[in-house]
Amino acid sequence: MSVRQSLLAILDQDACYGYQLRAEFDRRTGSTWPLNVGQVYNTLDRLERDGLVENAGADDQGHVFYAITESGRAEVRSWLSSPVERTPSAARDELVVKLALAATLPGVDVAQVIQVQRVATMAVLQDLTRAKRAADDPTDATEIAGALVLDSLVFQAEAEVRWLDHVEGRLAGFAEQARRGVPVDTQKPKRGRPARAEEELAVAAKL
Amino acid sequence: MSVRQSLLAILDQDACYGYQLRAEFDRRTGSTWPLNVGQVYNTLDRLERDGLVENAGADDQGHVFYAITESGRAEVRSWLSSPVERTPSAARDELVVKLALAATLPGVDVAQVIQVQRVATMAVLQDLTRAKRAADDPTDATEIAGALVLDSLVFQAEAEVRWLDHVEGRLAGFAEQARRGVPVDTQKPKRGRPARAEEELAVAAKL
DNA sequence: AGTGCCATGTAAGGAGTTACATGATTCG
DNA sequence: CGAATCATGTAACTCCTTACATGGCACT
Repeated sequence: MSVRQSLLAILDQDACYGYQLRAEFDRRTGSTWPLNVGQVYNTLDRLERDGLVENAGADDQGHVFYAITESGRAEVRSWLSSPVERTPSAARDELVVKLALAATLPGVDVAQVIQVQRVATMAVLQDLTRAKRAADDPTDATEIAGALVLDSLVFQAEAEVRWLDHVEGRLAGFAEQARRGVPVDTQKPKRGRPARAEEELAVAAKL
Repeated sequence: MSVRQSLLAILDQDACYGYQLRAEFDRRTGSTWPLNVGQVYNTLDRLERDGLVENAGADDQGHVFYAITESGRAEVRSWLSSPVERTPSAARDELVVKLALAATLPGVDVAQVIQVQRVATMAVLQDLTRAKRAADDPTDATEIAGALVLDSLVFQAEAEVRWLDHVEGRLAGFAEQARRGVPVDTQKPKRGRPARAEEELAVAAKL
């Protein structure tokens, strides 16, 4: 959902042709996410279909320009003045789903999953730090955008590592509780699957 | 990409029928992301097509069971033993894209965008804190999963707020630099769009 | 008899990704 | 001349989402 809005926001600035739009998007996002040109044309078609954009003809070099419409401008205003949805239901993060499953499925080594992820994320973090050192002291728009994006990735990666540590601790605490003999609630859903008594213990088993 | 893998991981535990699969997914992820049943059947079709799952016939009540295949098991093992891709190119976060664009497009009030998002995210954070208090002290699998997911959302939201603050500071610093008369590099891409000299200044303008 | 949940699907559509075809221009 | 880049598209595909159709069964 972000490509569509991004292209529209760029067009709000000035009419563009497809290839140019891709370049602008790249430039303004620090070339972090390579955007396939094909998708630009796809998206332009859909935007035109939805009346947010209109074909503004070609210039002398044959470039097919697209111009934003009034509806389009309204859409951009709306996008920029409303927050990005961060409700729980919105973003289904693969890692979170994965860890939730790993923690509740018997026979899965959660600690291992956490460890693998942490190593990977910390490696990413290192790369990011290196990249930041390289692209320091931004002076033009591209570099500013790139720096922002890099920072965001760093913040996200750090939060991820913190979360992984946190989860590890929580699961360890739960395991400890189970070991001490605190009765584990093995309640199953009423009409759920059969034999599941051992499953809840699985959470504690591998830590 | 996570529904597919999740269902497969659940099937790795035991053969299931569609409706049951949805229930298991819900339960094991703390009912955070309501999964439409239709998608389960869709996904099962694709999994079967890809040979990761096979139709295991129906039981006496007419429930159509699906069982994982050897390929399927391998897939699950591979999924669980490899980290979730967190390379820059992978996740294109809408907020990050949006802010990068807002910062580089002239005429956009970046401070406003940041402020709106921060308010929204902090509201989410409050809701999450409340939800965490309510669902405290997890004892069974569902509650553990729910707690993990909630924690993750909290960590992410916190990181987001921190990042927003950070960006605000960075942009303010850049604006200050510009105000002091440090020449701003207005270099444009070679074959880019026309008149853009004012654009780089736009970054500094509204802060 | 009606409401609501269980259960299995189908159909249509949105957004995004990749690969490919096709020319024009530019540069060594 | 040949290779790279510019530029416009098309087609096929994946994953996801939503809405709908259908039928059984249970409970009031």
